[in-house]
Amino acid sequence: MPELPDVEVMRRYFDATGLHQQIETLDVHDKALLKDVSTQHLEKTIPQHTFCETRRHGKYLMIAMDNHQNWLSLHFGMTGDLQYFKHAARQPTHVSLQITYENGYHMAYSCPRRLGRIELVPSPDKLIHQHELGPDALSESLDLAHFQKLLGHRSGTIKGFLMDQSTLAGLGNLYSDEILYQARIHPRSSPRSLTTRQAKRIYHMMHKVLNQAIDHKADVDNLPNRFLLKHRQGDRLCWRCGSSFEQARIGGRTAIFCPLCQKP
DNA sequence: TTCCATGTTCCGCA
DNA sequence: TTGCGGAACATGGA
Repeated sequence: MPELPDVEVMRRYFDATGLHQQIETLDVHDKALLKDVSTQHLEKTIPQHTFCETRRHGKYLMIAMDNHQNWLSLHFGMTGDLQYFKHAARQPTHVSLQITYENGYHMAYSCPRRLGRIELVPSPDKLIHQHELGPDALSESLDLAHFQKLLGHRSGTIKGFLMDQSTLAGLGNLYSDEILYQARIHPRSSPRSLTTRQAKRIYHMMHKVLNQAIDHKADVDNLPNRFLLKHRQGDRLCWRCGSSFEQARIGGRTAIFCPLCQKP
């Protein structure tokens, strides 16, 4: 489930496994995922170098080449994943891109539903600009005043606001529901009609939820029981009041919320 | 078998 | 003209 916390966990995984080693080969297994870059160009540009740094903006993971001239950008769609392994038995299925290091290990990017994207960009700023991404949901530049200003300019629903990557980057269907559940705000609420108190609660819960999810490796099974994510499947009961969650189509996605705890 | 799904992008409408 | 909502996209799993 690659939203901000999942991608941040993958970024740290890449930092711990894939940096500072000579790259021997790069193989593109599914060129349909390449955006504005050819297989030949990737195969020419990346081998015989090392990766030296990673960065994340929203749901994008960017990996710098040692010369800092090129950044490999990975987007994980709905089902993308990374796996660092040595023996073929541990190779995932549906590998779209595989890097082989001189130490005999491989880094596989897999994407079963093929909605991910692979790009090569000159800088993170260029990628952010190309995709018209707003500030990362956890960036320090997005302070409360800035967040409130964004809310004030927006009609539609608060859930749609949170999921719009050009407004702020990183939240998708699951974590927008989670933040609104923790902040006790109805997903259909109008962003510009929120009280200052409500806006502060959403801003605060956005940080708390995302940071806690990252601390728990974005693994649903390990999250605290008060998370909506733990009850989305299964009992579908509100951890606070015990009532059944409601389901509605909001912003083109399935929203889950507590009709009693979450007020417009 | 049919429907639904965490992603983005594109199109139509107000 | 702009912003918002819904459909389309590809594929696997319930």
